Amino acid sequence: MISVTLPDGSKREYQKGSTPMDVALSISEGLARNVLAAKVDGQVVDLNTPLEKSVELQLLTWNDTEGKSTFWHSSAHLMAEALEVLYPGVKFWVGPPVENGFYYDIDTGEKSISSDDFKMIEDKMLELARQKNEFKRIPITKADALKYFGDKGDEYKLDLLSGLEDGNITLYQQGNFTDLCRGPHIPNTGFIKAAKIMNAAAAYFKGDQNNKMLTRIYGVTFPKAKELEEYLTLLEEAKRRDHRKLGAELEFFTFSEKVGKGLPLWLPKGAMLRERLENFLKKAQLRSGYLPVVTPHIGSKALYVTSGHWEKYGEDSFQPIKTPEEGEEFMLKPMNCPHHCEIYKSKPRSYRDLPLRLAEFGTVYRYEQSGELHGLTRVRGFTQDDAHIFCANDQVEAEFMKVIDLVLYVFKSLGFDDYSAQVSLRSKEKSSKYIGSDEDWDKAESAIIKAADEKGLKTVVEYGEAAFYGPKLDFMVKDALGRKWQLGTIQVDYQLPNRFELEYTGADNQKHRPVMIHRAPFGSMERFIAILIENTAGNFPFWLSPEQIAVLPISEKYEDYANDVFLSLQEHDIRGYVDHRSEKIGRKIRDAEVAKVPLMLIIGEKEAAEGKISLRKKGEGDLGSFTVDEFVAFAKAEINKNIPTFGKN
RNA sequence: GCCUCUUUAGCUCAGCUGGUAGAGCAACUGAUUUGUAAUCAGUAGGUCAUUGGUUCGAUCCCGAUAAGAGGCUCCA
Repeated sequence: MISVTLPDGSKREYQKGSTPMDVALSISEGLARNVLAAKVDGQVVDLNTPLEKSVELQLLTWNDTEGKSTFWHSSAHLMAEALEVLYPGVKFWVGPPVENGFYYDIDTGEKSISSDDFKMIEDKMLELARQKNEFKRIPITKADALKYFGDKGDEYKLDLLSGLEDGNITLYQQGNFTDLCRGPHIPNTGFIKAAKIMNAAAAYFKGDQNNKMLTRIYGVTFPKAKELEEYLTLLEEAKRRDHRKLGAELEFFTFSEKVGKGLPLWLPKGAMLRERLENFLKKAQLRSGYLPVVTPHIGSKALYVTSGHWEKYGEDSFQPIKTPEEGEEFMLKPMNCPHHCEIYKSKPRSYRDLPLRLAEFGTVYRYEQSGELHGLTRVRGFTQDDAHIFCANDQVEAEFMKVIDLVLYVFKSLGFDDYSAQVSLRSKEKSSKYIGSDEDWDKAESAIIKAADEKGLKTVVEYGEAAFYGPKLDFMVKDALGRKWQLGTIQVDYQLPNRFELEYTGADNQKHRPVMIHRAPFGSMERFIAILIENTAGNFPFWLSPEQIAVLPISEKYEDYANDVFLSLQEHDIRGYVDHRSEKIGRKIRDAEVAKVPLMLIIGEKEAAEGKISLRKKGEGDLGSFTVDEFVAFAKAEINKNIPTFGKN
């Protein structure tokens, strides 16, 4: 007998060689019907894996992340089976589960798969699913596996096999499809009740752009048809929040082919929102000892040769512009740091000046590959809420922690609670990507890890995500469609101070080299606002709304009073507009609601006579009548509701 | 940059195996003076993204270019 410990701590006894499915059956028939895979001592396995010793066991269902990914992994095999039937001769690379479904990379030869074919693939998948074919695990020797896929002509599988160790190789077979796979899988295809092919895109073989392109087919499946419906509805809703759509509807920004792709044009309402955000951060930065600076949009090429940016990105930048007479070369600035280094050098610095925190909303221009451009999240001209902190070695951690506080304050104030803090380090292999000594890198990396740790941040470590001059702490968020973007970033840099030969005189009267911390809590105004639009679906907090109020006179007779009210509100820095059109009040309200104006002030005969206004809140309706003073108090409370003051709890 | 796809009025979309285009909303004009999510009528607006080709004839078929979409690669 062996003992099986379940997640709730309870222990049960079973015959040696019993399987997780036996355990499920012994608990309840319902569980046995829904269980997809099992986690045995931390490892996910097939349900028919015999248990040879006492173990800790968790039965995985659709409600477990690992259950879901096993389900989707099996679904990838099912899709492959369908593809092999529909497109004889198709060759397979890999087909893993992903966050929202799965994909399979395939080579269809001359044929291409378009969205017209999706229905056919879905139908075939469901037809095969109904056969309830068992996923059979088949251990195989490397030689036999090589023969099998060699005979089949599946060159990609042979490539995959070449990296595998003999003795650990398994195939999985369901129906007429056999795949090289380590598993685990769900018991049979019958669990898959709904299937949707999401899109067919291209992907480089092994992710290397020098390689051939394969077709990547994304799909998603569910154990219930209803869940697919719900998922598709959710996706539709997400699309409606897309900042590219909402931003255009709300008249925040636009693009012009004539100005150039990736170069956003900010419209009045978008510019207003952006200005609010800038003022908000400037205020917090002032309290944190930052000093504003302003630098030009171009800099001499020599500046970037010194910084190392020329060597690293020169070819992938907008090319230098030349002066007509002398032929001097200037670059559009891709970063603000070199300029800030020169500000540091503008006079001799003492240890008493440190930390020196130079801040600038600096607009930078980067040549991004045309295929990378994406709404406001990836553009060729954008404004960083940049600052560089020049400090002594022993100040790095304290300064770094202060910046973490500032970033978290910004995120909290704007309701960004769904972010992940990512420690971006060097890749373990390709070291030629980076400049500087290992010693400096080690120092910088451990400073970041330590500071994040002391702040109690939950972090994920990503190798290969560092900047070329130093490691970063990046704050990542997802957009409406689940794509990950970097917003806030904090970086420790020992390299630029070296390259620019920055120094300060210490208390010991000796020259020392400062350390630089690069940081941007928003990251870029463009990307931050894009995510803010998607997070709020355009329903901004009162203090940020480009138009806070709409004054809506019921007829022209009350225009004068409406104008008076509006003027006195403007004196309290409340912004908005008076709707002068000769429309009915219902229409004016509707238009204000659609434009997502948070508060509407309705003014008619009664209000004009009493010296009051009728207040209506977007999405909620009538709030009753207020005097102008009462309303001002109400509005001020609304403004203060959402922003904590930096430095106070 | 690479692969696939898309592009008809300011916006959302119609347009039957090729015979030079329509609707709703928005805009403009007029009437209306309105009480909590769309007043009525009229007017104007398009070399069907651009550009080559096939054809008696192209919004429609083919090619190129541009912009956009979804991925991949890249992201100081």
